[in-house]
Amino acid sequence: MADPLLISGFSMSSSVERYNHRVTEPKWQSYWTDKRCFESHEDPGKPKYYVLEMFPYPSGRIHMGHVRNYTMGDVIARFRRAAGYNVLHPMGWDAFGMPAENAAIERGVHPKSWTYENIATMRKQLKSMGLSLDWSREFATCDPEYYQHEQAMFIDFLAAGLVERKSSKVNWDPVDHTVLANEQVIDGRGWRSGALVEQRELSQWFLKISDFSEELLKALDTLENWPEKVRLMQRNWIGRSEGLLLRWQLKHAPKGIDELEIYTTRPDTLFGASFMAVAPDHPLAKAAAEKNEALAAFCEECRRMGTSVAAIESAEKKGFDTGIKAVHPFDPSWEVPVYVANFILMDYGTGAIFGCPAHDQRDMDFARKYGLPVLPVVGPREANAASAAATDKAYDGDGVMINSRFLDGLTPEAAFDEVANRLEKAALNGKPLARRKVNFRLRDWGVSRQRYWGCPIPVIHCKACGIVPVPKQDLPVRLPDDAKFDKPGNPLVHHPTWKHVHCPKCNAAAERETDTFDTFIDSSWYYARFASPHAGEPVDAKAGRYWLPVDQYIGGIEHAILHLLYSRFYARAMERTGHFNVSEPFASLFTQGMVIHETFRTHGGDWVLPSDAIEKDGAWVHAQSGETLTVGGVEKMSKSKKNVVDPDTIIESFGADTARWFMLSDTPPERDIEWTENGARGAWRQSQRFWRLVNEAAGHAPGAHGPKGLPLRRATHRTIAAITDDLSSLRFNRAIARIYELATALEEALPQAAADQSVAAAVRESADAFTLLFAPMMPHLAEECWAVLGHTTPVVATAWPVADPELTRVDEVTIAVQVNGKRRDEIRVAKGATREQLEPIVLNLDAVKRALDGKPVSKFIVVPDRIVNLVCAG
RNA sequence: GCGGGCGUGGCGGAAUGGUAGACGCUACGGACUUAAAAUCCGUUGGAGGAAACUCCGUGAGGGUUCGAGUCCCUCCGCCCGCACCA
Repeated sequence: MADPLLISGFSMSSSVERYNHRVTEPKWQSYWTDKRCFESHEDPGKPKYYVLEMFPYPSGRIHMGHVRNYTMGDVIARFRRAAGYNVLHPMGWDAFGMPAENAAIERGVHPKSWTYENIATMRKQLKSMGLSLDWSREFATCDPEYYQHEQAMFIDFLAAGLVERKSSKVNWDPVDHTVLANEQVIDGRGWRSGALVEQRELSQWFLKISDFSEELLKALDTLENWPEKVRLMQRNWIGRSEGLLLRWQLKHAPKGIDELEIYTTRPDTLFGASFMAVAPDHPLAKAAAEKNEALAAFCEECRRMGTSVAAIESAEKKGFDTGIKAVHPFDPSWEVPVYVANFILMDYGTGAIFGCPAHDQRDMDFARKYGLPVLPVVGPREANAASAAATDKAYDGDGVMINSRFLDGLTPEAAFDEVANRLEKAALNGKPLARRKVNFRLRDWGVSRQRYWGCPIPVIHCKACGIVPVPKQDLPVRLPDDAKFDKPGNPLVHHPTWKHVHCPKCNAAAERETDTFDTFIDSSWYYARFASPHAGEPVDAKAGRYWLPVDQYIGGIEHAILHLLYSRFYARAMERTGHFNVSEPFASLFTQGMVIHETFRTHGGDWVLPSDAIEKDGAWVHAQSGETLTVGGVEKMSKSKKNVVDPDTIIESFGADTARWFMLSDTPPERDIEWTENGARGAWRQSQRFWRLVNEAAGHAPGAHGPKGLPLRRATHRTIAAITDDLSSLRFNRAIARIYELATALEEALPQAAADQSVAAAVRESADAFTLLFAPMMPHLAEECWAVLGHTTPVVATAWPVADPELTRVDEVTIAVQVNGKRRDEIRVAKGATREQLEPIVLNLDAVKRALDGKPVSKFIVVPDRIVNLVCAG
């Protein structure tokens, strides 16, 4: 990495000494810490502003993605603080999770010490960035002081009926004796052990997020300051559908089963039904399989296929005819065959469907494969009824009902209602044949993990009393420090004493729950804990009312669904159990782009670190070996491709301000930003330029304003207004472009300042404003500049500059003059010039005369203060 | 397959339906210097022209409009999300 301080030496053209970030940055960081500049306190007299960036997982060291994320948050925090808000800007650690446990297994380091050591390293790194964080509120989710509240709330949720224990299928690694997340199953094998993953039924804890499906969906409409993309993703994830539960009478079914309930969103297509299909785990399938070996084998095959990746590969629809028949609800003489099919999911709807091939592509594929009838029942409005039958393409558009007896001629929508109304009134086995049902794709949240490094689930299993919550006075249930990681499986299960306890109810010997919580629970309420991180309850009522919700939340798009949806649910669950008073935790959400970088490889295909790649005569070579390198694509920084740049190195050689400035310049914050060395050097040069500029301006005293200083004053105040606007809406790249414009204006005015007192006064005013305007982005440089300008209170205690409306007012405007929509000239006129005033000026312009070429003007369009367009024939 | 987004100079990107390319990076030329670095000045969408200036130009084609990067339709390309959800 280039070191600008070393390259540049020390002789400079101007008398100003070079700005040295290595001295200045630590100096101001200690100042801010010593004066406790960023510690927040509730102040009902001031408007509050809570800025939060998604807290980091303490993986070891910070990466450039953190630098970008935390810089954006810091700019907002500093800007809002200067603008008079009481700002809360905290930081903590999402500290539970698998990597810590993996480190324990692989290297024998205890997860606890691994985690806290990483936190210490990363805290130091974050501090070197000069972030305006309230470190007094810091916590890690693995602190018992934090997770005890999580446990207490779980007990409250249990009492409130928000928790359920049920059996669920999981990916089980038979070698590691552990449950795997879907993304840990690669080609049907455990990612670590390589063993074939089995599907196992385990009793697990679930949080009943599905109780809130409708509300979580509806409230998305109120989140106007969330990206539309995220709201849409959540909408799709929740997946609301309106349909009908419909029971069909069965013939030739196994004993004790005489009907099949299905779920459909298209009851209008009922007369197009040609088969029924049930999931391989459906009770009907299981019952039928008992007396049918071939069917049993088929179901078993489907079950094995169920394991993630393999299932997606074989998109082929397969079924097995059970021989059972279902009777059509509107025609006792009409029977359709019942299949077991591999594409039917047991946990959606009722795990059973009726197939209407003409209007559903999956059903069509299935019908063609097994030679089942295809009868179109919805026709495009004008087409004739029979035409659709011959194709293999299902029609799912709107149209008009055909081949459907009493529904013929209706729209599908009206037919839906007609079918629903009739079947709701009809009866089968003494109950209505059908009822309307709103269904959701969203399922309950399984929170049990068979792991050590997580928050223990505070319940006790007693043979006599069943499940007994740990009494609150016994919390926290602490993780034992002396766990061993030498055997596969959950160390909490193997621990000699930890799980053996007495039942709180009957005092008999009992066992602790050895599962721990999904770490998404930890991050589902940490934002609330920051309001009162030392309170005896999860959230202090007064502090919560004051600080919550988060005004601006910033993080990666990868959390668009799970983390953000769980947090929204958690807020509601906490609200219901009296811990909280807001249902939506994040008023505004911003999702920032990734940091990307060029990739380098040797001819052998090995990835090479950018710091080992040097440019030589237009080609890239390896710094040590001299081997020629190929330059690959620009991709997300990742350890595997080695295209990473270490924040420590950047901060050491260029300074935190330069790194921050780079992260905000040029690229809009929501897009991916490419880290380039040239860009970083450019940012560094600009910081030096600002330093020199302010130093030169500092030689001029403030004073009375006069006409000669007016242009610079106008530029200054217009910039204040524009940047205030840009920062309010997170358009950092535009704010920076405007700062450059002001720097240029200031630079141009400086030479005249010695000769004219009013220019000097304007320069001085401009330099002050300029410094305050870039301060949120480059806070250390700004403090140093501010001191040079003679101020005795620091920038962090100085109010944001306010634009004088007198000076932002525009008196004269440039109007473009077009002929037939083409720009021919431009004129400067007084603001608000009328058509009558403009017409003679415009018609007299040479360029206009040339363009008109003597032709008469047929239309004279005036857009006040913007444009004039002359329309002429020909 | 379904849903969403995006295509503007060598590059990152500006642009309430109203002067396309602000601002920055790169590159090139020049000044300063013994030299370099740093700094400063200039040029930098394409074509033509000595210049004034003219023509073309926002993925392609069409449309609406006095006027389209922006709105509408069709197509091409790239990116992202969901993926048997009945």
